Amino acid sequence: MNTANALKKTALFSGMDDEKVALFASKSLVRHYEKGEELFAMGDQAASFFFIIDGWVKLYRITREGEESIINVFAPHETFAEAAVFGPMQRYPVNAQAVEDTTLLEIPRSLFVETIRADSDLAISILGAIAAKQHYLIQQIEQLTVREAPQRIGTFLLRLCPPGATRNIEVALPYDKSLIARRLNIQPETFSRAFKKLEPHGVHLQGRVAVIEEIGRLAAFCDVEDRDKPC
Amino acid sequence: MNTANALKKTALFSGMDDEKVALFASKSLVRHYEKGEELFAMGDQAASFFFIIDGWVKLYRITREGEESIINVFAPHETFAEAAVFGPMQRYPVNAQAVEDTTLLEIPRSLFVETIRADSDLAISILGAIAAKQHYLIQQIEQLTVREAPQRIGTFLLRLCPPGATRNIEVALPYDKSLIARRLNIQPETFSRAFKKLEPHGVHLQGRVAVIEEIGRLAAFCDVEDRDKPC
DNA sequence: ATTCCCGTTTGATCTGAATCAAATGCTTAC
DNA sequence: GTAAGCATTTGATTCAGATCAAACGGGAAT
Repeated sequence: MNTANALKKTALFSGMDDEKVALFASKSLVRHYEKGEELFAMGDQAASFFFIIDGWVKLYRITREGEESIINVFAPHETFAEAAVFGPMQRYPVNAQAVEDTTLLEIPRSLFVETIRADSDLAISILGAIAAKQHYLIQQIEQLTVREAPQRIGTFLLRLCPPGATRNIEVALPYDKSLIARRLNIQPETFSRAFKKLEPHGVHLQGRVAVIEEIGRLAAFCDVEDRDKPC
Repeated sequence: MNTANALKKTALFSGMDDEKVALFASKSLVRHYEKGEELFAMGDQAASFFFIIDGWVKLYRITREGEESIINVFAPHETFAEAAVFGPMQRYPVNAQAVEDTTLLEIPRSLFVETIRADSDLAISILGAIAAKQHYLIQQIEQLTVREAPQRIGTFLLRLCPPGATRNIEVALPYDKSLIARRLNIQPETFSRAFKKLEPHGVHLQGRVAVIEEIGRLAAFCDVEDRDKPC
């Protein structure tokens, strides 16, 4: 099955043999959510974690003033909420909502726990996978604190570029601009204006598609070290 | 041994029986660092993670402009760098420096990996411990993005209060104000001014000691939900 | 005790982004 | 096709925090 192949490419499953991955794929539940549907709420019992077959999912919290704080937005073929499932509370610490029509695999905790019990090497590789995610969170903190708006947007765009591409890249924005804005901790108005400040650096916006003339130029402006440095 | 008792209180070791903990304590290395000494640099091979017996350690990165971005500052009896040790790179993704005179336990990766191999239930509890840390990072993102300076400082102070205390609490600042400032992503000047904005809420600063008249009042201002909510 | 150094405070000014307000454009539903 | 309802853009104003500059203060070394 195709899903199994995709699964195997994630950090979480990469240490597993094909047979086991297939087992996971078959024992997990495929579910479809429409844009705007809630997957789970903060405080819910964390019985499963998720693999996105297709679509985009945001994790967010609601502040006391009723504003959304975006924690992360996950892309197709990413897993999320693993930490909640293994955490001491076994509750989701955030809310999750599909921001586009989304198909995902719901993987029950129990299945995973059993597999780990039987194979402790696997546990170490999972430990590694979760650790890697933590690394990403650290980057996000740096991103949010040090950079300013246009550079944050630039970095976001760079991440959307297919690897290897160098010039005249058309990047379709994966979800609403207003969501991208809040994900980057910017107001929609500021986002709109900040995007224009990227034009001198070879980035043009046509509706929902951004065209990047030259990736190196944008990267230089955004001050991104190598796009994914080993540390 | 005393260190073993302290160790057992950390999330990472809480799932281990006394005998094993004692083994860890004995096989690990106790090291002392003076204020300002570097523990490791970004990119170094991550052969060990750490438990702080006494002192304070900052994790930070250097931006291209040469500025420090503070990722976290760890307190006595906390562990850090577990994720790096189990991550796919096995390299530290940040720099670490003692910000006060510090004594710590250096726990080798190998020791841990072997123990997990032999006891996969332990693996699950470690998974949980790392997951909990991730949760903390998420809070930090929220903290840095949503709140403004005086509230960030207030939240920081609240964390330093001994549990159970309610009024007229004297809190000694654990390290330099300028470091606290950057840790909270505030300039030192702004920190100084923002601190004064807490006076109307019952917080007074006397040198390196803050006096909190009433914890509830400060908590209300900072908009902290219950100080450690289960989710 | 005096000096030096560095962390901290205070003051004045600047600026990026938020906010308030309104116009425009795109989708969706009828 | 048209109207309604959002999302996005544009404009004007405000504000929190950064930056620049200078004074202050306390600890360490002499």
